[in-house]
Amino acid sequence: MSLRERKSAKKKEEIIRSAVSILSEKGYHGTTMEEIASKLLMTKGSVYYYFKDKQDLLYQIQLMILHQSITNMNDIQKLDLPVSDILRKAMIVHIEYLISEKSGFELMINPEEIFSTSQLDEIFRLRDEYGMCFDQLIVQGIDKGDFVSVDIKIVRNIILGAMNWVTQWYSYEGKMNKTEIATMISEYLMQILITDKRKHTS
Amino acid sequence: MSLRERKSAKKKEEIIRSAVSILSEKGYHGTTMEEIASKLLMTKGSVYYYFKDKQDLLYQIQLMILHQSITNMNDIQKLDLPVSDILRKAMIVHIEYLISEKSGFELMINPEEIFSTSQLDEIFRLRDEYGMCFDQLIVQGIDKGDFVSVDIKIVRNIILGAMNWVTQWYSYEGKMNKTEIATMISEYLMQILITDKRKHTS
Amino acid sequence: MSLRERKSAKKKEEIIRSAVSILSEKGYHGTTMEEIASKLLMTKGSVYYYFKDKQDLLYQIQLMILHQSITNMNDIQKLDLPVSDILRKAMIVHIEYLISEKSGFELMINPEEIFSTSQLDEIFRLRDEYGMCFDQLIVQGIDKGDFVSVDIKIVRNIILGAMNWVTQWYSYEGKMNKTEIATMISEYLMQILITDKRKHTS
Amino acid sequence: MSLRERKSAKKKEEIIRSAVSILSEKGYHGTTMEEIASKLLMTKGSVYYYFKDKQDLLYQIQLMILHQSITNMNDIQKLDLPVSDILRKAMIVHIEYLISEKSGFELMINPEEIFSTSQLDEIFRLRDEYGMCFDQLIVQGIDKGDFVSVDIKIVRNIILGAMNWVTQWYSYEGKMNKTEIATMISEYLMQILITDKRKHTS
DNA sequence: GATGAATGAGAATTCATTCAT
DNA sequence: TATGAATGAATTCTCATTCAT
Repeated sequence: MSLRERKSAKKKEEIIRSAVSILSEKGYHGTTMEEIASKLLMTKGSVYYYFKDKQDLLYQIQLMILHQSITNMNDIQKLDLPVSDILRKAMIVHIEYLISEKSGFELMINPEEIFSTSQLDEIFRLRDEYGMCFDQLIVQGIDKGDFVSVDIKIVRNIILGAMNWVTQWYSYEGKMNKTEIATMISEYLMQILITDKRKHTS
Repeated sequence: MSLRERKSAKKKEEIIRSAVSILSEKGYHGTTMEEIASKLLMTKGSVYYYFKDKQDLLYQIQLMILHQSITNMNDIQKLDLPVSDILRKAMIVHIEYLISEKSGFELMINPEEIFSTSQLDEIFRLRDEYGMCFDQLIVQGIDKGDFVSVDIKIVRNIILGAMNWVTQWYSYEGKMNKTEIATMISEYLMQILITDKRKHTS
Repeated sequence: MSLRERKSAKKKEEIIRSAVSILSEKGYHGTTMEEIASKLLMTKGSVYYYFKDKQDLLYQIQLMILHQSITNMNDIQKLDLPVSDILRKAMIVHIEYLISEKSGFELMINPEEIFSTSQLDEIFRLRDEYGMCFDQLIVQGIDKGDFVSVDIKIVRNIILGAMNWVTQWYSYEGKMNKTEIATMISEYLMQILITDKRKHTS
Repeated sequence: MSLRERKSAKKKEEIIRSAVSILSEKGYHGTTMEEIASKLLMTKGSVYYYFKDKQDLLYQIQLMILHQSITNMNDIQKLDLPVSDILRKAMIVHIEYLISEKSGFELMINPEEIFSTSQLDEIFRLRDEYGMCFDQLIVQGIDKGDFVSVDIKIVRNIILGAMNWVTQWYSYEGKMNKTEIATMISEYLMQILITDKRKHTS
């Protein structure tokens, strides 16, 4: 990759990063290209130089978030830890990522309304890939006897829902920082799965 | 309330009910008054006879959903059951309501962008009222020793997030009906709170 | 058709008639919806109420012109006249129509760039239908011995080209009115086809 | 002219030649500088090095086409042939030029919208100069008794219209090549003018 | 009450053009 | 000379809202 190309890629990422938070706050239709551009002190035209259209921008954002999430997950899975700790770590990283990127739901919701079929295919493939990482961890835990037997699909979605909701109520002014919040959420969610309940003593 | 008023109120509710599912699917900005009207075989003009503007329609929807949720909750709390069963029931009703009204939580997100201050006050008041019902149940359970001691705010939000996420993955074609799904979700979420773990035997 | 519908159809035709002349003068891309609307003392929004988009407006125009041309042609063909007079009449009506509607070429040119496949199919079908009326007249004339034997396709296109070019040079300030011009053009073009040359005596 | 200037002139001509066919196909407003540049594997910026702006490019194109046409015409007029053959030749060359340069007459239409007054003056002067070559030939033919007496302006325009229309229907896949087509068209058009009708014997 | 028609304030998008390198 | 980047004005199109009937 040449210098020029790297510079261009960097700019694209800069735009994406900035756009994520606005889009996430106001939703796709509620955000104007004008807003996205002016937050970066650019003009609309410049944004269009890097992204074909608004939809393309959203698509690139989705890809970036999903790729990042999957990368995070893969890194964690390589760690030499018990399944339960892997899962805990995965949840914590997921939550911290959501909070730090200020990316909430709107970005994940109802892509059917917005994307083309081929874009949807890719997004769903990546979502599945990511979701299946959680499934695998749950299955492994169950197989090893670390986790109780559960309906994989339902529990996975309970976990995802509980984690993703965090952007709705987390406040930077609260007394806990994001890592503390993330740790607590993950710990509570683990209660659904683990068999030995330390809390009996509390 | 005169006959005329009652008729008007009925029509209003009819519009609201129909609008919920579209708005929930496409979001506030993504849904046009045209779509809302034509789904009801009405014209835009007629909808404007019943609602001052689009924002008013959304506001009424929010009120209706929240009032209904609170009413549901109150009915459940009157039942003569152990706290844990009250909470289970509350979750199940919440989930079933989401699924049957096809109302995603999208409708509840970021109202700051849309409503006036006084409307926001009312909405937040009702949201709080509803959320605090869950808080109370959790506190009661802990006090009675039925539930383990937890951070109320976090657990409440885990529960809400997990429940609200259901609209993202529940499919009418799945092998489980909404009551079965709701029951399973509530049961898994109870694991975060309850002390006696029946599952040890499973 | 109800009163309302008839009114709407009338408005549509009014818009079309006005749009033809601007589009014809400035071309499709060179004309703005603003111009079209303001010439009619309407707002852009109103034009969009009657036509889905700019392309749709152009499509309706094409259909109207082609249908009118075909209708004109059919009316003429019903007349009880020698083939050569039918053809003369057809040319005259064609030219007069072009001049009075101020519709020039741009409207006929390169529709491939603008229309969808299904629209193109219909347009080409109608063009063919119209063109074939001329072909038939030529063939009939040849069969009857009134016309010399010629390459149908080429002569048809010479006739069409010569006629359509008229909008490029006809001026309302000229000494001849449109009927005189049309008559002369048709007479000269007939020279390509007819066998007895009256002009030998001139 | 220095080497550098000659190189620049060559590049200019290259750009013009390439631009003609796109502009002719899609029209002035329908063609973007981007398209023109990328067809030449250049960037927009480079095109702007050679041409002040888009309008200037079109102007240069017009000049080139008109100069070429006039040059062609002058060359033909120098030939020692009967007027009728000169005219035939002129038509054939005109048609062949249109087909081989893929330049439709779209390029010639309504320049009023685009050019400045002084540019228009020059273009109209050249158009007139070219058109008058045809007029002269017709007049000469009439004076010599080779042609019948006709309205010069009308017949000239019939000829121009019939010739220019060729780009609308000529297809490279047809069974006739451009010279054959051009010859036939010119022959048919000559029927409008010539007195001795060879075809009587055919 | 209901509706067809009209409107105007944006929003997305395009594109000729400029400019620093 | 050449080009990637940036710009802003113009343009298409959308849609909440209004209103006469």
